[in-house]
Parts: sequence; structure tokens; C-alpha cells
Amino acid sequence: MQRAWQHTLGHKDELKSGTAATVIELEDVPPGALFSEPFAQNIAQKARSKLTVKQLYDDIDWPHVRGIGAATILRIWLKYVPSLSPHRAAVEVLFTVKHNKHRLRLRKSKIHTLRATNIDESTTVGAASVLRNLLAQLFITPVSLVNWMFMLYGDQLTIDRIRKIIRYTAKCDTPHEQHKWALPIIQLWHMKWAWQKAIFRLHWHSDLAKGTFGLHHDIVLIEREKFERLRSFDSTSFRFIAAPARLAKKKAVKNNSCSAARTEFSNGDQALVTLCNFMRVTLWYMELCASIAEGDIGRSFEVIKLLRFSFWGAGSTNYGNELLELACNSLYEFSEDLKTAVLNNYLANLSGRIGHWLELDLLQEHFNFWIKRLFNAKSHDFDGQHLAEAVGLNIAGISKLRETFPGLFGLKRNGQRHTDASTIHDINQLGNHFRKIMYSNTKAAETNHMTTGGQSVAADEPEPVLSADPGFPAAPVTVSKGILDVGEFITGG
DNA sequence: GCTCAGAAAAGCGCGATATC
DNA sequence: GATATCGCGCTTTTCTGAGC
Repeated sequence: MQRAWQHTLGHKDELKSGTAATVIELEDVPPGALFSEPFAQNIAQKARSKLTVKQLYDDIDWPHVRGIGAATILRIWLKYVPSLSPHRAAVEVLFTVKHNKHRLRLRKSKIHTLRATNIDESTTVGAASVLRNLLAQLFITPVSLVNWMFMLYGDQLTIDRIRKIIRYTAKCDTPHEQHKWALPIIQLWHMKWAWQKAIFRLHWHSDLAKGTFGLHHDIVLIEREKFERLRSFDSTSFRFIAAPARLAKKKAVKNNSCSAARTEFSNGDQALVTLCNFMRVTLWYMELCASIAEGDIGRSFEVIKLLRFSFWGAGSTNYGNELLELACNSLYEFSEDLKTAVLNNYLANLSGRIGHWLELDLLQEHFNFWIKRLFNAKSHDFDGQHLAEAVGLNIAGISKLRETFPGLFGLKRNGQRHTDASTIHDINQLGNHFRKIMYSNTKAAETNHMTTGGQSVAADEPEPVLSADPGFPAAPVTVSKGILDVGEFITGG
């Protein structure tokens, strides 16, 4: 048998790429909302060039953000303090009534999976081929796309490529060739993962494994060192060895910029500000997850407004750019009816049950999983007739069949979810640790001392110069012009 | 030692899998 | 179980050299 590592001209590794898509029937679309002309006119006026940071900041509904943060904390208390359960209904009312924004009508989404193809959509040319393929599969003629738009939901890469297609074909002759009919809209599941990665990256603090706080420290404390560090968290140690001179220069530059950022973001206790920031972004993340599951896409977008800043701060520039596109669409270019149409169809609900809404890209990922699980023959392409038609077109039904099939033979039906591991001991361990830290900090405060990075420094002494290595993060995630003080930072405005 | 422009390198996004 | 690698297009950051 020839092994994979025995590479010859006739035997080598190959990365196979393919594309699968799903059509979801639109619901609750105001008449004329998808008419393309008003949208094209608004874009032609180039109103987005007036966009300012202040506008984005003012667009955030801070009272809502504060209210929803408090409500999320109440939910956590209810989960872990049984005696509070009589208040459950009152807490839920906060989400369903008081802070309700744009709740989708409960329904069972009508979905139709399409043929899989072996087109690689990661290139602009490939993405254009995918679009042509989709239209051909749906028997949509160019003439019928003269006046109408077609909502295309996808992950960041897909949406980015579609935007490139629109830009590259802007000088073509017909609206169809110009892709004026394509309305790319980013989906939320991949974005949630990217944000989670950003949160970890900003609060990991690789140097503080044995210190007092930071996710790296927490992971060590609960003995989960094998946790994947989401790649590239740690600085590459080779650089420290190979180019000490260059590093020294870099350190000098970074030291200046970091200390400036640190003093701007706090009036003394950077550790407190960082911890508050971590708790805030975590609450926002939980709120995004909850609002999606509950089908309140309005609440989701209140969090996404915050992410317009967070992704830029975290270095996820592709997502930052995409959210700015979405902000421009929302603020200047979408009509009210189009906004309603987009929001009303942002999520899907396969079961029609309360709390079972999910992102469209997650839905597609589930189908992708089953396509590959059911037909894992490595010598076939994704557009082989069997895979494309027998499997691809019927994948939703096949995956449902798998759920019901054992029951037909009297076999026990598998549950729909995994049992969560009990984390009570981990929580107690962390709680005990932070209680000690809090006690020691209180003692330090009583003696008029300021704590910095786990070391006590007398208040009348000059502020210590922090090292260039990122013991503390240089900048909290969501700020405007870097002028928030601690009080504002905690309350969110 | 500074600015500027252009070149080069790094980063980002996606998912499967070989390999340690 | 963790992670480097595969490929590609694009953006952003960093490096380099010229000129003052």
C-alpha cells in the first residue's frame, strides 16, 4: 500500500473544495421591499462617505445594553440559585417584553437544499460560478432579475467574494451582469466563533498563567492546560532568539504606545478595567447567543452594533470591515421595508418551537456535515451525480430519516443533545480563588496601596513602568476615542 | 533622523486530515 | 488531542531604501 507521505507524480495530496447551498422561502416581506431601484439610488448618492465614529457610537442603544446585561446576570443567578426560581417568570418578561426589539414570528421555516457542486467559492471567479449555478438550478432567468434583489446569506468569506464580484462587474452592461440583484448579508454563526476567538485573544495574557487573572490563568487553575489556545496566541519564541536587536527596537516603540493606551483607559487600576471589560463582552456574547435562539433578531443587532468596534480592536479586520458595510447599509442604503425583510428572514426555525431558532450558516454547516458523513468516498467529486442529486437534494430528509429510523424498528431513539459535564467543582475553584484575590485587594486598599499586576505599590510612589510584554492588554475592546474612565467603562456609557 | 513609496511579509477566512 | 498544512485572494502591517 502506498502511504500518503510517499509523494510521487501520480500520487499526491489534493485539497477538494465544493459548495452546497440551501434555499429558504422568505416570509413576512413587505410588498416591494426587494425592488432593487431604491437601493441602487441610495448607493449612488454615496451618503455612506459621511459616516463617522460618533454616529456608530450614538447608534448603540446604551440603556438597552445596560438593561439586557442586568437581565442576563439575573438569568445566571436563577440557573445557579434554586431558591430564586419563583422569580423566573418575571425575569423572562424582561427579555420578552421590556427589552424586546424585533422578535420573529414563530413559524416552521420552509427549506430546500440544492445540488452540491465542486466549485471552489473561495476565489472570486469561483463565487461568481456558484451564483450562476444557483440561478440555473432555480430556473431564474436574467430578465427576471432586472428589477429585483436576491438575498444571499453566507459566512464572511462568501460574502466578501460576492462583494468583490459586485465591485469588479460594476461597469458591465446590464443589471444582471453587474450583479445588482445580489444582496450579500453576513450570517452570525461563524461570526460568533470569530468573536469568541477575539475575546480569548484579548484576555488570554500568556505571561500570567501563575498570576492573578486572565483566561490563561483561569485555565491553569482548573487544570485544563490542554485547551487549544486558538493558534497564534503566544508570541513566537524564535523571534526572541533570532532577532534580539530588532525586538529591542520594537519593544521601545510598543512600550510607548502601550503605556499611553493604558493611562487613557483607566485612572489607575487597569486590571479592574480589563476585568470589567471581559465581563461585559462575555455578557454581550451570551446575549447574542440567547437572542438568536429566542428569535429576537433586534436584540442580536443591538449586540452587533457593539461588535462594529470590537472586531477592529481585536484585529479581526475582515469582520470589522463587513460590519461597517452592514452599518452603511442599515444607516443609509436600506429602505425601512428592506430592513424589515432582511431582519424577518435572518434566522431559521426547523421545528417551529420556541427557542429553537438558528443561524442560516449553522443550518448549512449541519447539511454539509451530513453530506460528507453519508457520502465519504474520497475518490468522488462533490458534483458527481449521486452526491449532487441523490444526496445533496435530499439531505434534509435523509438527516431527518436518520432520527426517526431507529424508532421504526423499536430501537431506543438517541437524544438530541449531549449531557453537559458538571462544572460545579471548577466554578467553586475559581470562586474560591477570586474571593481570596478580592480579600487581599481590599486589605491592600485599606492600607492605601495600589495593586498592579499582582504587586503592591505605595500610592505616593510614581506609577511603575509596565514592561513591553503584554501582561495586561494594551486596550480594552470597545471604546470610543479612548477617553472613557473606569466609571463610564463599567456602566457602559 | 525623518518622510515617503514600493516591496515583502503577515494576517485573515474556510475545513479536512496527516502526523506527532 | 493538538496542530501544521493544504490553496487562494485579498487587506493590512512591516520592512527597506531613496532622498532630503
